[in-house]
Amino acid sequence: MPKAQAVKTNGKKIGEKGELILRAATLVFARNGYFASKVADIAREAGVADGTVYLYFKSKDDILHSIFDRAMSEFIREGIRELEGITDPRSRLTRIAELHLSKLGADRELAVVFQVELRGSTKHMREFSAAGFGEYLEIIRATVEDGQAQQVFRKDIKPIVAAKIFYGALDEMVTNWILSPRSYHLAPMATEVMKVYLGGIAAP
Amino acid sequence: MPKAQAVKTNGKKIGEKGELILRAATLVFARNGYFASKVADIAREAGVADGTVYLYFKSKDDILHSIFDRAMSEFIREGIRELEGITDPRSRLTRIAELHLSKLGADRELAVVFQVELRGSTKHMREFSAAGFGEYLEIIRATVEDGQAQQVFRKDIKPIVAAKIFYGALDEMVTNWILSPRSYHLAPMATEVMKVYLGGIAAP
Amino acid sequence: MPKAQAVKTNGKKIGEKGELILRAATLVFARNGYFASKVADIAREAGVADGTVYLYFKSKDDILHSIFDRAMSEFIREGIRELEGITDPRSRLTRIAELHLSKLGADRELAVVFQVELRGSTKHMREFSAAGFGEYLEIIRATVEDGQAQQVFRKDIKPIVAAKIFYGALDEMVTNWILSPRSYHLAPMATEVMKVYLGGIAAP
Amino acid sequence: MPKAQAVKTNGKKIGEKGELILRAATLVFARNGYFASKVADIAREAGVADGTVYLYFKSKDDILHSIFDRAMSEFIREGIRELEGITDPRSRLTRIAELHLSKLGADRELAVVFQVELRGSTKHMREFSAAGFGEYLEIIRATVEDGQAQQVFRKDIKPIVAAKIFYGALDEMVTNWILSPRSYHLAPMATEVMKVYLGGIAAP
DNA sequence: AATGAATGAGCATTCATTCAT
DNA sequence: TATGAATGAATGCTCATTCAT
Repeated sequence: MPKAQAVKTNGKKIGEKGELILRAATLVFARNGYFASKVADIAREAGVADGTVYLYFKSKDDILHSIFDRAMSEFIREGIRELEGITDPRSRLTRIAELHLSKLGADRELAVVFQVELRGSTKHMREFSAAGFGEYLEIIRATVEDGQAQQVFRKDIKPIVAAKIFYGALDEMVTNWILSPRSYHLAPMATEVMKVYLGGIAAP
Repeated sequence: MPKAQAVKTNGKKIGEKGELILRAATLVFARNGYFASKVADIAREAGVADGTVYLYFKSKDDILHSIFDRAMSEFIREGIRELEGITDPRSRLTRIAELHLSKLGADRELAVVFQVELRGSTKHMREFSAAGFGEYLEIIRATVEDGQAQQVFRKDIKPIVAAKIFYGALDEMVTNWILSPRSYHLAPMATEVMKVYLGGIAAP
Repeated sequence: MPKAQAVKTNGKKIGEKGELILRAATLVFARNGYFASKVADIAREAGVADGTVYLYFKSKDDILHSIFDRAMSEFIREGIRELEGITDPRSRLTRIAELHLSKLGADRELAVVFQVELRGSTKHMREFSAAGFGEYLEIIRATVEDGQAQQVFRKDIKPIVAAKIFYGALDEMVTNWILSPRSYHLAPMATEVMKVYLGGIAAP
Repeated sequence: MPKAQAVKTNGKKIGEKGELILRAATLVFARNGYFASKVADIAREAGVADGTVYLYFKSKDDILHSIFDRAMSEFIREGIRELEGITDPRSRLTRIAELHLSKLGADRELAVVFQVELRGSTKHMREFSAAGFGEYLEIIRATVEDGQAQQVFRKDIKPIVAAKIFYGALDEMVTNWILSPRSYHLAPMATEVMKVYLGGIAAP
């Protein structure tokens, strides 16, 4: 994502420089962690003065929030569009897994912030849950429920639990990818996860 | 875990008061998060003077580490003992899931520290990985591999990936339990996870 | 005093908008105090852009100065005119007291700035003394001296001290009026002050 | 007042080091004004670390308050003791004037803080009024009233107004003394003030 | 071992002022 | 003249850590 990327008035009210700062913050947070990152670091990375940051964001905390909000809402918007034509629950879940992993796999810094900084406090986690994450989990749950109705999925598992297992498996893939010193592609892991999720680990 | 529980020099060198401080720290960290917690808070909670904390731990960071180390090594030690007689890979995984969820389900504060504070920085996460977590994942991986050798598990999935999926599913159960405002038992979720993990979500 | 009051180039070089800003600043300073007032507040109150303030004044400090200078020079000019025909020292002092209290009593915001903000630093106080205040005190002193020469005032008191006592008494009336939660007229207090100042508190 | 003056448990709870800091703050405030003074300046002047200041005072504002509170309560306590045996209202007022001027005349820094910093904001002034100043003015007022009852003072002046005039005259003496580049004794001014206050400026 | 007073480095945020338009 | 976005210096306060007792 180039630094001065033009912004296509996407939803919120942050201008081009706001985007710049957000991108810089993502980088800095990913590098040092939220608490160890200084606002001055973000400003320097963005090439603006310290004070300028506060023309676009209320506080350091607000920056972190904005990163979540933007990425999450974009992800969900895109996801919903991608899933539009897909009716088979198995295909839908597979597509979700692919999107999840390819999206985060394409932006390591964003992934780090999502997997790590976001979890750094129950406060942030709750806010995250309250925000987009709940909606995301609901989409998965509904798909599972739909699959059960269509007799495609077994019915002895509560949809919400199935959704959490699904999300948890994907999430762990991302976390491991981030922490791994080796460099590999995250997106292909979707296939592996789907094998187990749909078919189980047990031999047929 | 009673406050003044006698310690039988188990592994490390922390005395009775060290345990006291560790327990207090777990409580305080769970309550406010690592960064928002002050060493003075921990000292007050433990009923000792601020300076005393530094007779037992090198730094605030060292306290967090010690919490992980002790809990993790105890968990692994206990886990290995529990798994000793179990040879069937399916039963072994099931037992691991049960232990994982019942252990954390029995100590909410510890669970919060594990699920939340531990994730607060890549630094901590890497250290955690390097420490006990890698060993834990390896036990799971070996069990999967063993299952494949015994023809009990399908062979088209890489054991390490299967292990991560397994861990990720359990981990998500714990995280959700922590964040949930509702009060429910965590241990029984092991059954649900195993259903999906062993048999898959697809209808037979 | 209407906001856009036309200015007849009286003495200094501030234009109509300069007056506007000065009036806005008096209001804002009176409301929040000099240090707590932001230049942006003044600009907003005046209905101009932040930068515009600096087209008329060198600095925030200069604004405060200008408020003093204008009010003080106007007060002195007016005072001299009013006193022109009065020769009796007692009448002169009485007239000064009336002017002093009626002038400030008619403009509470200006009074607050004079009584409070002006005193906020020895720096401002010294500048104030050096500026118009010295001249004011001198007028009073000369009147006292004149009264002594005319045998109307006792001679065992140094004129400058008598002048300070006179000013101090009036000043305290203003300060109390400003701080009082009750609403009363300031001007009539001149009579009370003159009673004591001229005749003393002791019973005849 | 020597720096490490022993504290005789006088009223509040500030220890010896608290006194030290308060004295340093008085000096620094007198030198640069409240707003221009940095907490670090106070700490350096007191010979302690920045953080130490906060072991004794809640905030910079609290330091200013404490200076007022201590000085004012000490002054009033001492004043009441001094006035105990004096019944003649004229003598009482004279004694008050002497105490007022000799007290502040003996401690120029404290005087500066009282005359200048205290007036720097309506907020501080109101708090000051609410605190000891109101009590002080009341003592004066009661004395005037008593004098009127004893037929020693004229009755056509409201005691509260007479009290303000009295206080205002003294206050102006102090302010002028502080701002004066010349060095002279403040205490003797009490005589001059009393001449005018008791006998009036008019020739007999 | 235990204490807790003292330390001082560290940082988010504000706001007077500037200047390109 | 007028604008207002951008600047960046400045500072009160916190808190992990030390150490004399």
